[in-house]
Amino acid sequence: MRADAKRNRDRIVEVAREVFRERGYDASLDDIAKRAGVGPGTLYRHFPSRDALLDAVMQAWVDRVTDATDKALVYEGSPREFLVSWFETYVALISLHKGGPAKITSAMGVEDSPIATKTRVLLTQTQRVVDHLRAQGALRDDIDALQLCRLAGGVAVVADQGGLDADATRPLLTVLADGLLR
Amino acid sequence: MRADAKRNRDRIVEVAREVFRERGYDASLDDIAKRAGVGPGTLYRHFPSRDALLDAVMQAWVDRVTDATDKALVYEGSPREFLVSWFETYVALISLHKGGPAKITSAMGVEDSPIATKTRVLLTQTQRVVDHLRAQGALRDDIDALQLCRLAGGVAVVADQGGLDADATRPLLTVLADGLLR
DNA sequence: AACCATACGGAGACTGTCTCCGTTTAGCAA
DNA sequence: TTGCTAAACGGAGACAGTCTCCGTATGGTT
Repeated sequence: MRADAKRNRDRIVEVAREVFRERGYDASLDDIAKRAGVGPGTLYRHFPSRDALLDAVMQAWVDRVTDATDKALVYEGSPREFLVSWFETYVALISLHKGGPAKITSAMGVEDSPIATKTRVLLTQTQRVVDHLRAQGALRDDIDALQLCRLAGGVAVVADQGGLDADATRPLLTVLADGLLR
Repeated sequence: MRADAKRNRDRIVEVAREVFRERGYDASLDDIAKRAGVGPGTLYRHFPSRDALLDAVMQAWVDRVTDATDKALVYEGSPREFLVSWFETYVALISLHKGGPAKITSAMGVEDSPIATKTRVLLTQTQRVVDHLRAQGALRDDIDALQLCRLAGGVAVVADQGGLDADATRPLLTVLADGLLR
């Protein structure tokens, strides 16, 4: 890749991160291009779709997901507390920008999605949580990591779109936890 | 209201119902106007926003919700089976057109929403289900009808956006039911 | 220095939203 | 029936966002 191309690409991602956070996932792409000081053509060449851009923006986010799981797994406490706390982390992670929960959760398990690399990481980390719980025999066995993501994702979507805060979301997550454990 | 106005209004609602079902909630409103044989101005005068039109389209739907609850409440069986079956009904009802679950669930509990009349009916009927379960002492008591709608709505959104069929959705709903009952 | 593959960027086609306003008409009163 | 007017119509067009095409500019190489 030519030096000027890389410079522009990086700058677009940087600006897009800000704008997505400020204005949500619906922000105008031409506007992002303008703010980054490039033409729309340049943006669309680097990122053929909105999702492709989002995928790039989320690159750094992937590391946070893994870190968060590492931290969660050393937690000492009841499976219920562990699971609720991990759900809260999960919801927070996918709610970093408006529209995120819907975007991510509906792409979950869809291999040819433009953000498949990201959902795969999320799924892998959830699998670690599932394994951890199974090792204790605490998790019902008709549920896998994908379904767990969908359940938590569903709550996250509702919280995101309905403007629920953490206190309003927690009881919903405890219901999930209680339904999942045995 | 003048006779021609009523005629046009009815025709727009009728066409919108078809188009929303065919193409989802994002269908072009100008297109609906065209199919209904009226100008866009006429459509926008009758229905200032997409939501206002959706609200009108859903009018008939309200009766189905009440009917469905009536039927569900005479069900004889365990609370678990009852709740799962009612969840399935609930999800089906709000999934009648694409985007419906997200639209309805995020409006749930928001009094000044354009479709507030519809969510209120849904909430009232859910309350009947809650009362029914409470009478049997089967429902945990930190959860109300609104939260129940949000949980089921969350699953419905995921199912809608992720293209899950009834078989893939059922296990998610059983988790909810198990988490809600005691 | 010359070359050219690569990249740029902006004009503009296209689509959807929504408004304004000149035209038409339903319903009523004389 | 006729005439009047408020109500309703509808379409041109302003505006915004998406996305492409293509003439121009330039980084990297020989």
